[in-house]
Amino acid sequence: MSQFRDKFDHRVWEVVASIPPGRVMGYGEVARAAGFPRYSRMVSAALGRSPDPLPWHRVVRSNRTLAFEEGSSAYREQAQLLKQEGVGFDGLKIVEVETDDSLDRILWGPTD
DNA sequence: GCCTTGACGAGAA
DNA sequence: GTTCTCGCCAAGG
Repeated sequence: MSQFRDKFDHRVWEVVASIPPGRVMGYGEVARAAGFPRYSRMVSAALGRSPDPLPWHRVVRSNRTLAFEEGSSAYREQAQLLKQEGVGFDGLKIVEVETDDSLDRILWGPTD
């Protein structure tokens, strides 16, 4: 019986499930938030073991790129899900778009 | 037990 | 900014 794994998995699922739409977290961040620093590589395994659907697409690399190979079906799926939540992409890098009024100002100029 | 594998990360070159 | 290298640590062969 792997006590550590059960605990780890559960904490990770908990953290990932708490990531709000439109926001993302790195594997390392999730691991730390779960109380397991240095376990970034185990996060992916925990996600794969989840019996319930999780917003796994909100977990990305620390450099804000997707963890899958570019062009793979998994990559496209993750990108698709993120875009549905309003997350933008600058090439391969994620650009979390909260409220792009700043961009609006750049394009349309000050509203005043 | 030893060796390899990963949906990783950070620092160096 | 990009590419290399090394560190991490459980899992599976």
